[in-house]
Amino acid sequence: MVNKSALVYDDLRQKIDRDVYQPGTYLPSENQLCQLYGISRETGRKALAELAEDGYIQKIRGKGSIVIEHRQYEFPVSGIVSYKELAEKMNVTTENVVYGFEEHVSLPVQMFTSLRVEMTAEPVTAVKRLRVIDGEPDIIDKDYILTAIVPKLPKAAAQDSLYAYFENDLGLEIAYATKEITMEPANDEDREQLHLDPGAYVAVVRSVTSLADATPFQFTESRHRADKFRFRDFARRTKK
Amino acid sequence: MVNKSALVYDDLRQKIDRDVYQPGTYLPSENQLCQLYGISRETGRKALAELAEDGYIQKIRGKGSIVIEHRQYEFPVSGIVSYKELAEKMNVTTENVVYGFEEHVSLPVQMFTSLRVEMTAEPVTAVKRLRVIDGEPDIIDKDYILTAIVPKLPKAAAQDSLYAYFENDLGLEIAYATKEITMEPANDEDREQLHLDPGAYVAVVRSVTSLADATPFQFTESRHRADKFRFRDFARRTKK
DNA sequence: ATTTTAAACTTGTTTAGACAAGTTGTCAAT
DNA sequence: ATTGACAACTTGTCTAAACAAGTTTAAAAT
Repeated sequence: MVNKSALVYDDLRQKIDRDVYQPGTYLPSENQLCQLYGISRETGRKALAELAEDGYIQKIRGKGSIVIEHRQYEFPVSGIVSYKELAEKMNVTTENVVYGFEEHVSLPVQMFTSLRVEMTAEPVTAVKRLRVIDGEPDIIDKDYILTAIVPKLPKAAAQDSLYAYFENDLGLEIAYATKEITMEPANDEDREQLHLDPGAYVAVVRSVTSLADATPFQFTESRHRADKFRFRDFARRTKK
Repeated sequence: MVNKSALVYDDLRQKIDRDVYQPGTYLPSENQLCQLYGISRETGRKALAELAEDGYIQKIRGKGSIVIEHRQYEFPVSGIVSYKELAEKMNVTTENVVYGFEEHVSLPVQMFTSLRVEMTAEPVTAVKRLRVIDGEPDIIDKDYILTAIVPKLPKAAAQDSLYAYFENDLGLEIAYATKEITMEPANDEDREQLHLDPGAYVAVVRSVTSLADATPFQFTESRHRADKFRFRDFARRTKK
């Protein structure tokens, strides 16, 4: 038996997703949750806090937890989710073309200087992939994975899913990422792979992903067709 | 005396910002925090959880809380922060030109349909502002504020800071926002106000901001020069 | 010297209880 | 009818304690 609060969180979230608890209505009170799930109040509160953090509910003191209209899953960049996981959530046919694979090259540090202060040109495996969505090439992903963490990356992992390989096969625990979104003019490679006209722009998402022990191990530059790009965010106002 | 955990959070964050606790080193253990601040363990854990959520530390079971390299404040869109608050954090000279002010107009619902399912063309006050940074016009902000919540918006509030007016003068409690970033071709108004060439692109941030009682009250379309736009995000991997 | 074991640390989860503080409805006094 | 006080709800914060589980170090056994 593990993690009651996570079970409660999952159950409540599922019921919100399935409109058992509809937007504008209140969830059962904290004391009622104690009875419903046979838990203590703090355990229920932990689940509610996470729902609030993720934008499912708004807690109102003295009244209760009201369900708010929630963002549906958005393609292709919110949180840390692998391309394959996203593709499965959406109803789209996707293709994944590995068109570059180099081992023992140096990390292009200048590409990620704005994301991290100190960085060295450590040896990495470089993977270039083209994401084709509904028959149209939409995204170029350039991944650089530290050789120190992943000595021998199988090409099949790039073809399938890097995240599945890291987590399931290697047992790596991916914890967090810092990412940055900018708009830049398309370069020759963009124009060729994404079939863009001269003068076109691309949305560039650069990210540094770290493990649970706080070591960064994956650097990604993701270049999106401007007209297909969409990023959605939920943010809370931090008082003072 | 109020909110011990927030006090501990502030103190630790300040010490991280000032490099008293440097990236790569560990914070005092939870039991040490109890002694240091005279608090119970759960109170300290609450502060640590928030620091982890905000990207300041990474908790490692069995070891401790390690300080990680933290994003510095980014112009102009991360979290819910007013333009004025951001401008004060950065070292830039800014100007704020109100070039549109209309009362009792209808909310342009089609502009925000992707952010909210149900919406009606309620009466709003419409404000158009041009943000000039270091002498260059960089951002157009179009705000639509519900008349039902803010019956009479003083023009001076638009000139100064809408958020300061909402929070300090009206006592409104701003709680959360959903926002969406897309890239779109510049329209005539963009080209004129931002001095753009034909064929240029702009980064568009549309957001719906809600109060603590979960009622949405402010709709904003923010249009940025593509070459100046930058968005930074910290995300944690949610397991399973 | 190497391996195993155990102790002492760390964080993770849960409990039961207390009190503060915001909201709502009821009933009594006006 | 209006007002005021109160009770009964709600969430917010904090405590002290227990046990689980991961990490590290050192002592003990091999």
